[in-house]
Amino acid sequence: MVDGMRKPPTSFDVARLAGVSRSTVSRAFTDGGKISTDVRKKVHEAAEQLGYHVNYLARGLQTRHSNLVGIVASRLDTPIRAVQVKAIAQEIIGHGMRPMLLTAESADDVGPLLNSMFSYNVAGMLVTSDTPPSAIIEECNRLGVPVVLINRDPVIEGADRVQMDPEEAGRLAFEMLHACRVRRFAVLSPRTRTYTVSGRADAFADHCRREGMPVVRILAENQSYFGGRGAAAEIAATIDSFEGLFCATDLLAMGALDAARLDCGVAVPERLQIVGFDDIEQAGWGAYQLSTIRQDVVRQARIAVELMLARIEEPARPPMVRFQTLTKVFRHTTTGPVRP
Amino acid sequence: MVDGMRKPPTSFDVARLAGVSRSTVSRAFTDGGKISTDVRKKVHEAAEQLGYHVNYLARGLQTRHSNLVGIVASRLDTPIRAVQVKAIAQEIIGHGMRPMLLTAESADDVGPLLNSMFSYNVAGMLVTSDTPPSAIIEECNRLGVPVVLINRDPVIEGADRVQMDPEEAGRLAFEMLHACRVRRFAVLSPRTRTYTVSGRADAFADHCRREGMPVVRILAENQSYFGGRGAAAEIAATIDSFEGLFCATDLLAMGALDAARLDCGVAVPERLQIVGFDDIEQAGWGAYQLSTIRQDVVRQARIAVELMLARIEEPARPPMVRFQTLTKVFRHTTTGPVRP
DNA sequence: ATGAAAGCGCTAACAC
DNA sequence: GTGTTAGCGCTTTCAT
Repeated sequence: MVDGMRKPPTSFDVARLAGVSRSTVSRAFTDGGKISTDVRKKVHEAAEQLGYHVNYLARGLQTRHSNLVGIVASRLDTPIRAVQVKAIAQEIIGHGMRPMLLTAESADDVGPLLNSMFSYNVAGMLVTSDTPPSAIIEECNRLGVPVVLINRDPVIEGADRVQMDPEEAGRLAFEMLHACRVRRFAVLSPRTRTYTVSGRADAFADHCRREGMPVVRILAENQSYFGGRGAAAEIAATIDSFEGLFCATDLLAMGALDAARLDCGVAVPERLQIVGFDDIEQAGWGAYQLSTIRQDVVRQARIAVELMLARIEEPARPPMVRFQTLTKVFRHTTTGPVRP
Repeated sequence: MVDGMRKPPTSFDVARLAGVSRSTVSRAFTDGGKISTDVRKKVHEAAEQLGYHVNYLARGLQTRHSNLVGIVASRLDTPIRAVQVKAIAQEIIGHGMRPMLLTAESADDVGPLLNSMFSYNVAGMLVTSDTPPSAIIEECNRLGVPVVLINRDPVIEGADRVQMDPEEAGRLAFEMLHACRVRRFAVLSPRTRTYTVSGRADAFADHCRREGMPVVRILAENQSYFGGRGAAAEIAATIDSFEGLFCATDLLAMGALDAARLDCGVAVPERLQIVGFDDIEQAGWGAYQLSTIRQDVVRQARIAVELMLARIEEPARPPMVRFQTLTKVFRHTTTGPVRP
């Protein structure tokens, strides 16, 4: 083990072994390279023999871009986000690029993190955490680095976005509960506001009012299971005024469901019907069977990368926003149509 | 928006504006740089004004290493793995490096993926998917690239490893159930074998036999919730011969728990006691309250990065293996000591 | 189709 | 403490 660690071979070494020039080696390792098939083969053999790997740092220095793509994500340990990030990473890898993963838990983190990516000449950035400072977005535009915001506040100009429509989400939730004969509503959302999460809660409440039906708003400490579970007291105190509850995330919904049946002794769905949002895997588990609204995160990932690629092609094109498709999923926390 | 996109400023531009040489600019942006405080400040101001970012590609070309660290992970959409990867990524970022995330779902994926990392001059690789081909490990050693295997088969030589001790895991599971007066055992593990997961199931079974107590082995189709749930028929068929079940993962355990109570009408913990492994967040949810064994993944991540860093310091040092601490967690799927 | 030469932006010796 | 010089390994005109 002490033996090795001689410095890795360069294109020069390969060139010599193959009896060609370094340019030819370079061409042998680039896709559209003008090179005859047998020379390419010979070069590849020499490379194989030497254990040669193209040095992407050097290549990137020349071509002015690495094929690194930054992913900025918060709460990666959350089911929906984990699925999302996995899908995005796979999509990026599928395009021959490599994802650099930045975890940003607070709004303060994301600025410096994004900023540091400039040093890597990233091909693009996909953001699914707090919205980055607009100064950075501007710098991205200046430098020609595409930024795609996933489910982020549209206040920021100049970045492409893929998101669900909070309006539609709120409406779908209302429709699901209303179809199950709910006429008095409640909605549970996290105390600290977030564009998509609070947005659909607001939209839901608006919708109820517009239809002339009462709605009580309950705030959770956070958007986790325990946030929902912690709303038990609030639910107990107000349960007399509603029979249907929309929770802005599945995690919240599952917490609220346990709060209702375990802590408050409220029967679900007989006395209280619940609808969540996201359709995380756990929503389908036997002990929950949560009715919810599905976001197609795989499609979302595909669109995000598509937007990024398109903007690499045409950096000057005006920012786009693409909406995701939302699907109603009826399970056993509502009395409506149920899949077996 | 059509305006910008002039090529980014280089250290040369900063040098000119600050009235210093390019080396001085370089020193101003390196940590141990021999440079006076006010010159450094002046340089930083000039850089700020120009919107300058150090080009890490060029720096890496010179220093012969990017500060990229490859993470190879499978099943990122799984709760335990998501937590793990988040912890690893944060640990890497905390050390000023950047994680490159590679998702490899099959053993065939991991080879090429690892191989491609050589082109990025990664500072190290952390692997928590299928075990990589040993040829690659050798190449890593040759090139001086540290590899840390997390919970992987120890058959591979030449890489550092951090893992739980399957023997200990099996013993702890036995102890937990035995302490709750279980005398006839069963163990559920996935059909396709995996070093740590199958390893602890084997160890558990061995332990039962060594103590002279009967144990039935049940195989699940995979290691997910639905794998456990799908074992309902097997459980129903064999339930007469055991009153305690160890499931090799929490997901499996929660599936088996639902299989028992929902599909087979077996009361837990009265008739059947269950112990899982991992202590994922969901194990603590109200509807499950699963007794389990905790892996400290944050500590695991810290150790993995520590091992990598240590080997960067001293590339020739012999491979190490560090074991994780395991903790018994009693909840409501056992009749033993229970936290409120 | 292939080779020669220039240069990407930076750091590291080496002088001073 | 600062400037000068020489590459790091690659791609890319421009010849041929």
